[in-house]
Amino acid sequence: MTETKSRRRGAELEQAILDAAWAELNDVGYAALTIEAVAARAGTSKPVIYRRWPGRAELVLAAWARQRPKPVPATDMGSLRADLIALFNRIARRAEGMMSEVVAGVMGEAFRHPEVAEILRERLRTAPLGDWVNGIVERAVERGELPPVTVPPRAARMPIDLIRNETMMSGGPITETDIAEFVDDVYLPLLRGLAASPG
Amino acid sequence: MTETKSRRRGAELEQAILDAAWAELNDVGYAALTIEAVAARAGTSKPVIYRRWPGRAELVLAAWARQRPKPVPATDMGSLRADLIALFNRIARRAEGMMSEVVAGVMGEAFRHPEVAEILRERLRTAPLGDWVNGIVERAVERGELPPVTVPPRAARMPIDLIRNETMMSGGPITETDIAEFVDDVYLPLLRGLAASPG
DNA sequence: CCCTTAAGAAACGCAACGTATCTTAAAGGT
DNA sequence: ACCTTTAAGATACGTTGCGTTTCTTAAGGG
Repeated sequence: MTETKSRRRGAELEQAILDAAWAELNDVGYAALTIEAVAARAGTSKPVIYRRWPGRAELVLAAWARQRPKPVPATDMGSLRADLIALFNRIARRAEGMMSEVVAGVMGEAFRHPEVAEILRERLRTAPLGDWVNGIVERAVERGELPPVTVPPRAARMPIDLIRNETMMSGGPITETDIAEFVDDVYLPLLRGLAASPG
Repeated sequence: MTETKSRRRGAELEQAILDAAWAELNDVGYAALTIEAVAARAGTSKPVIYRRWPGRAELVLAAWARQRPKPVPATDMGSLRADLIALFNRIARRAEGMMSEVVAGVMGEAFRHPEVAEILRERLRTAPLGDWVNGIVERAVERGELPPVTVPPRAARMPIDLIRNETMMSGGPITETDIAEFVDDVYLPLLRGLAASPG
């Protein structure tokens, strides 16, 4: 009971609401999340929330935005293949959990609310996957595993899109086997093909 | 007023309901589709629907399943690149429209109802993209555009997953430019890489 | 022709929506 | 220290759609 019984305002209150929304997301997920429950959890009332966000999607996206993405460290595993597997594994782990349900849920509403779609796209576009892939490829070139090669943005962005798709479609976690298969059957061949035909 | 005023039963009634659900999907989309509206449109009542399907997702999936997918004709455009662009374009056109909203909407519920997720996955897995890609690749090999190559299932499945992802994320239609970029920057390099490293 | 089955109509309680009203606490200026 | 503005919080509202229950009655098979 460290509660100040006093009445919160402005930023302080806003943080409390977003925290409550985040906690609620973790507890019941997006589909079952209600504004009333968030209000109750934050110790406030519905109108206070509706004064700030138009609806559930915007509230959730705001709560999500507050969670700072933990950086994906670029570990040198010694080989191109191992580096790729490690990177995609880290991306997959991050995509699992609640994220995919939130993304799927928000996407369902995004078709009716274009501005929500825009926020969601913005949020998902941030990941600098291109940089990570390029770093790994550069190391591979230095090692002599690969001829010099430039990876087009589309090719760099591809894995994260596929992993997100797979996570949402399968529901369950993506196994290391899946990722190894993807690396061996798709991404390594692609990199070799890019290296062969000069861009 | 061609209405038989009589009381429909069994299969006949079921078809009418599924037709109504499909029409409703086209009119208001998945998010706004209600069982009551479908019942009204079919000229029946809610319990009749609930006796057959547990909820909205199952009803919609059943209605969707009734729409037979028009076959994607394999047109020979004269070159590997043109064949791929044509194929991916046809897939993209098919994925647009209501489909992506339905997929997104159903996916949002799928996390709470694993059996729905399974039906959805089943539905999306049917497309024999692998065959089409292999057909195109074989023609390219015959033309001498490509060394003999076997395309792993994962590599064959990849475009349709990416196109679906892109359709849902962007909301709008996928342009021919997007597809050409994908073919030039990703898929052709991948095929060349697969051809280079024997599987 | 009867008897089983299921369609259809109506109403239910429930949950959450989004809004409106009103009181009262907080913040800030003078 | 007071007074004014702002907004928090409580409460209640009407609405919608849910999924279910009850009951009547039409259809179809034996």
